[in-house]
Amino acid sequence: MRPSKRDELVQEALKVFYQNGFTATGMDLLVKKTGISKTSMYKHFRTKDDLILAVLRLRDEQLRNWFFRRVEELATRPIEQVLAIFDVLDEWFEQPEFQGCMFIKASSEFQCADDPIYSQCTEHKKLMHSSILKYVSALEMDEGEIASDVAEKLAEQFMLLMEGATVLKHMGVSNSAAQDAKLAAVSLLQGNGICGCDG
Amino acid sequence: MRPSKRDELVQEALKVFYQNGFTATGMDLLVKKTGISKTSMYKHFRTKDDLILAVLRLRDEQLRNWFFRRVEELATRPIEQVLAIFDVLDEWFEQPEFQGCMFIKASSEFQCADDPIYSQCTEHKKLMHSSILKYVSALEMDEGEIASDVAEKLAEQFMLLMEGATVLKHMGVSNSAAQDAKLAAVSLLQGNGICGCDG
DNA sequence: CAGAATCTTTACTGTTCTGTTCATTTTGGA
DNA sequence: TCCAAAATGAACAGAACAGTAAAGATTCTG
Repeated sequence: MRPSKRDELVQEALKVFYQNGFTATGMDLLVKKTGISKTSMYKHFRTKDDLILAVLRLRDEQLRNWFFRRVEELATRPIEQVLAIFDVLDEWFEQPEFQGCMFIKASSEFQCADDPIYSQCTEHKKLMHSSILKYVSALEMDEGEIASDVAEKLAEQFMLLMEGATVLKHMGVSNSAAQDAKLAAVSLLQGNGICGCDG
Repeated sequence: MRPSKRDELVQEALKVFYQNGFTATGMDLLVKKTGISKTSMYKHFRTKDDLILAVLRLRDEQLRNWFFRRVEELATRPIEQVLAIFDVLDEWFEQPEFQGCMFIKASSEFQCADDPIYSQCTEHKKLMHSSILKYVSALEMDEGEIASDVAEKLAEQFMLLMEGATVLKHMGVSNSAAQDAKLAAVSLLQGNGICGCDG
């Protein structure tokens, strides 16, 4: 009954996997980094894949919690919250330990459709998508509430911008990816008759 | 002096790496798949990383050539060519062997900034970016040529949409990623005073 | 203090990894 | 036909890989 020990392992494994890659990181290195014995490690996690799944679960929780908490700290009005999404994205990019999206990377290494690791990555993106949709759906137009099909289209397009920004930032192609995405988002909002944004 | 032999090896290695991942694919498997002997393989490529670099060079050339040839086959007027970019993206996604962007995946596995593999991935994206910029710069506005800062902003935003679409398609999150990106592109063009698109 | 559960080290399985060595065979050109 | 270049198989390093077995040490509970 010591949940914190297992959590420590997952936390440390997350760091190593994030910086090193999943396949490229061996259990021996994780054992050395965590200080635990190999036997104990395998008592907590039956296989390496199980450990990876636990890492991804933690990451999903950490990232989504942090991300949308920051959005709500930065803004209260729906239109401002939608735009704050891209400011939080920028905050993420500027963290010194930023190394791209762990789920994009995991799904690059485990791309078989029936691999539970791949499924978990898909699931994370769908959860992000549905949170984005929630914020977009709260937007108001001149004639009242936003239509649900417009909201869905906008949420999808915002996801495209966010994923693209994450990739281009991680690959060192663009330094201003998040702010470029924000400008695009403002254009898309204006193009759909949503005003009140200072872009 | 048989350049085709080496090219055959790179071609076959490309397939295997693309479907299997780089770290996860061993030289033994490549030797088996190509039918060549291990000794000859290491005579053509000093290390595995050298082989990966050759694969990425081929992929860069193949993909960019095919992509922009298709764009010019589909459209001749600048505005139509810019939009055709997203149709070609869709064609790519619908190819049965599509498995995401090889450069995103490679930079996920080799993320150290001074790794030549990482640099090669960055280079590919920059080349894509500059081609996109070329098409956008040819656009015409009501008052004449497009301003260069507007063109650069649009090209960057199109890159965001393209990379985002590639990721979301590969991760099984969206089935209509390329067409969603195209709709967003139309909005962005209209928002910047570029008309003539049928969106 | 007794006993149970957990954690520890250490050594080990068998496989796969990148890369090499070397003796042999195949091949192409003169 | 002869010779040199090239390709071959097969075994071999030496390390890293995932995962296990056994036995001793620590800690928690009663």
